[in-house]
Amino acid sequence: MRKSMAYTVKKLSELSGVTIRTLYFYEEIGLLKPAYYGSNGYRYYEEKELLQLQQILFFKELGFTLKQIQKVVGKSDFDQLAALHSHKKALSKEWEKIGLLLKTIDKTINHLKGK
Amino acid sequence: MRKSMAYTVKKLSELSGVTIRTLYFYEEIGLLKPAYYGSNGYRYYEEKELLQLQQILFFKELGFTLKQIQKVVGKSDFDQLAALHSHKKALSKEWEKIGLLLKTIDKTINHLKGK
DNA sequence: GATACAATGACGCGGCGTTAAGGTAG
DNA sequence: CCTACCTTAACGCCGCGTCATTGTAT
Repeated sequence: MRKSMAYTVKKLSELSGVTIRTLYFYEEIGLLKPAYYGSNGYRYYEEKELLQLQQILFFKELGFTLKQIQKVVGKSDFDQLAALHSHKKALSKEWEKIGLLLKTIDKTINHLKGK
Repeated sequence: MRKSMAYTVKKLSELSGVTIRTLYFYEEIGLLKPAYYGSNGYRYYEEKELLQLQQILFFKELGFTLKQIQKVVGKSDFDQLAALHSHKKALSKEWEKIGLLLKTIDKTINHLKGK
């Protein structure tokens, strides 16, 4: 028994908005582990884990991969800033690429129309 | 034996720029089949297949998935135009999404810097 | 005894890359 | 005999969704 409130997988999934399967998966890849396991094998999470999960989800919204997230969660502001800058660079490239694709598609459309 | 020049997997991969594995894979999903098989089981492709492969690669450069490509290769200009329009729409959304992400990242960067 | 929750296991998707183990051509 | 080529088979990546089966009740 612990002193503070502990969350089961279902509880944590509801609080965070992710599915239970996602929690299992994050644990599998070592991204988010339960605070402890019950004697029956049940997983229990506490506030700390909830906060960490929210951090994870924030980076995910920014387009980070889980592997990249592994490297930044819980790190210093300095490290996170560096990661943000490099991620921004990659996203910018992707953004420009798609812009070019859109142009090419327009050309193709006009070409086909002209036939 | 056929009368016209036939290409082996290696030849076709060199002419098209894709790997042999890709040719196998495209065949597996029914996207590009050899013109015929030799008695030894070897695959042979002809001009027709080369042209079709080039069509496939063109749509791929535009960001189409292989499943989408299946539905448009060899189809009428009308059908291809429709596909291009819908694909353009999807790409535009993605483009805008990334634009938003970039803005959010900038905000986050400034937030972290201000600490 | 029923209900709602918990666990593990494994296949599936997309588009191939990458060994591996073995036939065939010349 | 050597070498370059051909074949099929199957696992790996990413981020889980989706069963299926079985155990537990903080």
